[in-house]
Amino acid sequence: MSTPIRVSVDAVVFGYEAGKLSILLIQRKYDPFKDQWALPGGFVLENESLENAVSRELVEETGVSINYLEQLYTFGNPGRDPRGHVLSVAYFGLIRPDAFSLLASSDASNAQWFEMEALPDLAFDHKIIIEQAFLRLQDKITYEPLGFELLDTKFAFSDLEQLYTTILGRAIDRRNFRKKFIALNVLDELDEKTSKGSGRPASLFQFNEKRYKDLKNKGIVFEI
Amino acid sequence: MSTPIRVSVDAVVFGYEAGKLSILLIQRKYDPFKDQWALPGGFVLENESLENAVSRELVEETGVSINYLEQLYTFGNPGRDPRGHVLSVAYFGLIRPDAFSLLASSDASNAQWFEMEALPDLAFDHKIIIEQAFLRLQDKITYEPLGFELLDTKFAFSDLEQLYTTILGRAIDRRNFRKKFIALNVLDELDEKTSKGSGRPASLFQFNEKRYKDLKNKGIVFEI
DNA sequence: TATATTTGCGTAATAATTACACAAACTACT
DNA sequence: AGTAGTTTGTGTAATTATTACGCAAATATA
Repeated sequence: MSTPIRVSVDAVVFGYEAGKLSILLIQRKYDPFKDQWALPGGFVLENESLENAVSRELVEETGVSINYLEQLYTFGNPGRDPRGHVLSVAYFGLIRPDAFSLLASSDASNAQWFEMEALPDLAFDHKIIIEQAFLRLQDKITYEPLGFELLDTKFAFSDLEQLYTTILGRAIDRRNFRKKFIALNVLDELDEKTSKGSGRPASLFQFNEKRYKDLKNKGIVFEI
Repeated sequence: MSTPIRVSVDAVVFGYEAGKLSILLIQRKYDPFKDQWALPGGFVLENESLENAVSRELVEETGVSINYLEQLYTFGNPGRDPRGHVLSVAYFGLIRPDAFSLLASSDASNAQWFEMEALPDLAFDHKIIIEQAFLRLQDKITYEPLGFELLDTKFAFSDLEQLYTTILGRAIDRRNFRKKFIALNVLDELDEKTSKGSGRPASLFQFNEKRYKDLKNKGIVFEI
């Protein structure tokens, strides 16, 4: 009754900086797909939970440590890995790239951010996994006020707005967006202002995690 | 690099009849959890796809053959199976119980429908899997005109309405529900009428699969 | 000090959602 | 045959949510 199927995990980690959405990739050191870029991930250890495995692999391969990775989908097609039947449970997460420095390129590791519009060829079925993760991200962001993980703790409203337009790939109405977001009551306006170059200085906002959790428990009502 | 983790699949199959939502369970013939009720499922074979495995196990164990099972979640906690580290990819699907006769109770098999409100004790973490599947079903039905799999091909509007109230567990406005559903334009009204006992006879409707697919491709807009 | 740039804000028009009640068509009973 | 009981079928007004849209305030830079 036992199966010789091997179980791996892969992490699709989105980062956001300067209006660009990126994905964290590693360069494979060994066959198959030696030297090609791939999602961070690897085999699950005996008696290890999937969540532990994906976080561990991510740290080992990239140096990035992420608190919350959400399960995306399980890819189990025989033939997706030339080594045999390897199943992959894919996870996705969001971070600010500047919050971590990647492991230096070495014999053991080579991690790098790639902009979504300029992804390299990818090993295995990782391109499909990324596409699916991106769709999930786009979907999620329309009904959940996501994205605070992707911004500095203090941010101007225009940053949040630009994050949304970047992920959704379309313009949104600045006034309505602001109204809706403020109505959600998960942002705290600070007394600080920021000024980046010309233009009127912007108030800085902070994400209120407690009110966000309360909201989530009550059932979020949010539509971009 | 290999893992001794075994991979199984489990199917949460919902059925609907006479205003009651049920789940298809099998009684285990062997340890662990001998004689306890459990979700249909089993180990994935070498070079078998997950979808194939779950359909196959479902037929083998219950006699029910289902065309579309949707992947729900992958449960990978070590400790969820006393035999060792066994991962389960859970799927869920919907059928009309009267469309299939279950395999007769035998030495090899014992399959039975259980009403959602009267589930027996369950093996493994199958109770949690069912809860998660039910939440997904409730969620899905609010933004997708689901449930045609659960009804006869010809049905009265009141059947559809009752299905929705059963799954959602709350009353819905009959007039608004009908308006919204008809506006979706996925139902064809037939010239037939049905009369079950007393009351005005109801027009029968049929689900138009082609228009549903078109709608899905365009992106469904639907909110119960 | 004039110009360019970015922020901050309100209202009117439109669309979607909700709430709500009564007549029509039949069955069952007397 | 008539009456009571049951289920279906339907429209409109009130409320709420969404969208569209432009101008003044605050700063940097030339």
